[in-house]
Amino acid sequence: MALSERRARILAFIIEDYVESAQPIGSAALVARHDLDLSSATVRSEMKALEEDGLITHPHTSAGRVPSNLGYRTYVGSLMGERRLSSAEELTILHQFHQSAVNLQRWLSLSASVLANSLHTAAIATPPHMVEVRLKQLQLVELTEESALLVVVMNDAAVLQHTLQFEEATTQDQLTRLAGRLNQQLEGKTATEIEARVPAAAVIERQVVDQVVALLRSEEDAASETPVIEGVRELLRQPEYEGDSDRLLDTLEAVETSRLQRAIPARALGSDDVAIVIGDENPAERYRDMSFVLSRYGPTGGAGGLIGLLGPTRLDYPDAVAHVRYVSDVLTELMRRFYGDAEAAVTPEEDQ
Amino acid sequence: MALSERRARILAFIIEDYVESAQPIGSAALVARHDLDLSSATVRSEMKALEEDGLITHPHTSAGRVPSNLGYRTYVGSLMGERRLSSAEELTILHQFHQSAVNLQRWLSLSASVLANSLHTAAIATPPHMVEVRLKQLQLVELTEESALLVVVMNDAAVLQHTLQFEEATTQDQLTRLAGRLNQQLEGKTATEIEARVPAAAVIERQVVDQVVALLRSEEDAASETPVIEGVRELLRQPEYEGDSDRLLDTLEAVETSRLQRAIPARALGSDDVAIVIGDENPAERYRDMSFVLSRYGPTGGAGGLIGLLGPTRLDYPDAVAHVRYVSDVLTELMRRFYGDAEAAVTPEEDQ
DNA sequence: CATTAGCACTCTTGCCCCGAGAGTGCTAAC
DNA sequence: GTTAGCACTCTCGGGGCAAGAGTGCTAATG
Repeated sequence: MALSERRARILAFIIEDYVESAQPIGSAALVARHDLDLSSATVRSEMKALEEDGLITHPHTSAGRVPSNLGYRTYVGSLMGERRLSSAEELTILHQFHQSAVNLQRWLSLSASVLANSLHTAAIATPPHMVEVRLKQLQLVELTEESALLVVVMNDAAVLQHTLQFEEATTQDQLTRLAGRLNQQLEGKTATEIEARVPAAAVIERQVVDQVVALLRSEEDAASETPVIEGVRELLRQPEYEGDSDRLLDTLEAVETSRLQRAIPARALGSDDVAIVIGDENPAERYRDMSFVLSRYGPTGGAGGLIGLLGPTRLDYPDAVAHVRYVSDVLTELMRRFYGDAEAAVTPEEDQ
Repeated sequence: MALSERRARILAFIIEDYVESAQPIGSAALVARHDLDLSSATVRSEMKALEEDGLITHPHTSAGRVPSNLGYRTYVGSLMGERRLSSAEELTILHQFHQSAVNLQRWLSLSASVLANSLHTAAIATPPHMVEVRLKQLQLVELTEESALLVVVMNDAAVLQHTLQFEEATTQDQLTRLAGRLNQQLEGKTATEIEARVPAAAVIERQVVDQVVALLRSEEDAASETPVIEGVRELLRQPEYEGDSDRLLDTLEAVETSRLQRAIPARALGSDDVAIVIGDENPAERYRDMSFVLSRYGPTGGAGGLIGLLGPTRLDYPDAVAHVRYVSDVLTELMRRFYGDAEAAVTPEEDQ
């Protein structure tokens, strides 16, 4: 059931008008708005055909047409034009990054903010996550006589901390020496490699090592990472939520409290291009009436995360894709420049 | 205009019923609900007097009475009974803390969650903040040849990190030696004290020291600390926001995006007891229709922060105060136990 | 034979109106 | 001072109604 060229054009018009107005599109309005060389009656019969193909629907008999999920999918898959950001747009975005501090967390929220503001919907960025997380360095700082703060730096530049309670009293001096020794032994190792070692005799050392392993593991577990989310308010101000407080609050909850990563179908990110998940294509039910436009960022083979938009299905997909792609590229470039190629960082002898 | 005992009782009943039902309270309903030995007519005339005193109002002629801000203030100031948590309630709360990891951040969100769930409204906790922030230890980790991660641990157990770009190439070895030297020189010093030193000759050292100062400063600036907020959804499900999406979103914005600390009148926290800010007592206009119930936590003279509730003015104040007080005490005790007395931590020779 | 004008039909939306219900405020009696 | 009684006011929900928007069918047209 390949669409005739005319029918496809009409579908695209319906989608584009609907994205803009959030109102069902009638045949007469469509003809007027696009100066079509057709009468509204003709458009009506085309619409009817589109409806039979399941690409658009009717809220009720006397309303205009609204795209269905399948309609959006068709549009995204073959109908929509490739949009590129203008250099002015690109500069505006770049400018914001150049003004920001050199700090990964800052970049992530900035990326999400940029996307959220451009598309007037929510945006998400998950912290970079490596396939293999390795210890870079650890540090022990005395807090009280019998407790210390363990700070662990990993090869993806993440820093985790944990407070340790000891049975016996220690001094900062002892702790510093222990940290120095462990750094020599454990640097560059993964959680699994560390666990394979012969357990230490000293209680304190064992405590520290166990905790280091636990921290590496928690970093490995992507699900434990809390993503940055921006623009929730923009999303909730969209007309789809107007006057429907319940739906609004449900969406708020879905966006804020749940593990978004779970909701993102892994296959959608197979390619290194922008992935689009429309409505019920999402495996998680709670996102059935939302769309995601996502991209992986980060150097190939190195630490990377997810960045993208999270909006109503009525989304300006060409614009969304263009923005997500660009911001993702900027982020990748920044990471490459300031954190170096991840592979190189893990095994510096390889290519330096 | 001291209230007669009977009038005060009626005011308390109105407030308590209204807090529970969120509906204006009529004279007949009040009599029935509390088995008063009065007729509704008498109650009506008392209500009229209360209204003239500005303690209650009318949404419209034929509706029951609703407490005014002044009414709540009077109730909170002298009418409400002291509520204490039952031991069962206390145990339930304690239990949750005992199950949690030993981690300040975790405790803060747990505290906020406990409060939010108990009162069905939002709760906030700001990270502990010392009057004097001192450097405890710093660490430098090589990222690329010309960049490094600076990790700074402070005496309030906060850990901040920052990426540094160097002009010249360095090795991890050089960085470790530099860090060791700086630790000896700068440990226990405040930002101001560090700045008073003779500037270092080496460019890299100067860069590191400047950044350490900047990080200490940013930790000093309480306003820069992002509080933990929980239960926003509970708050927004309150009947005051039902069907009013605009107000709901405005509140969401107010709660999430603004610096709550600014909105908290400092004087309200003068005493070390629980402070209550009702409606327009709040200096910030955007919180005019909300109430705050706040307490300082943390050992006296040591690192401390703010914890409390953030709800509609129609709040169960006795319950709120009891919960905030208890959770604040628990938090203080935990900090004392696991992080030690702050003074002691800063100058260990004093009392150890 | 695709296209179009015309028209009946359907459904939503906003509006007005009305009656039920809730609660007050006053007055006169106790 | 308290209370019963009652008129009055205001909200709230539902029914009815007209306007408007849009469809879908049919018959005419190039």
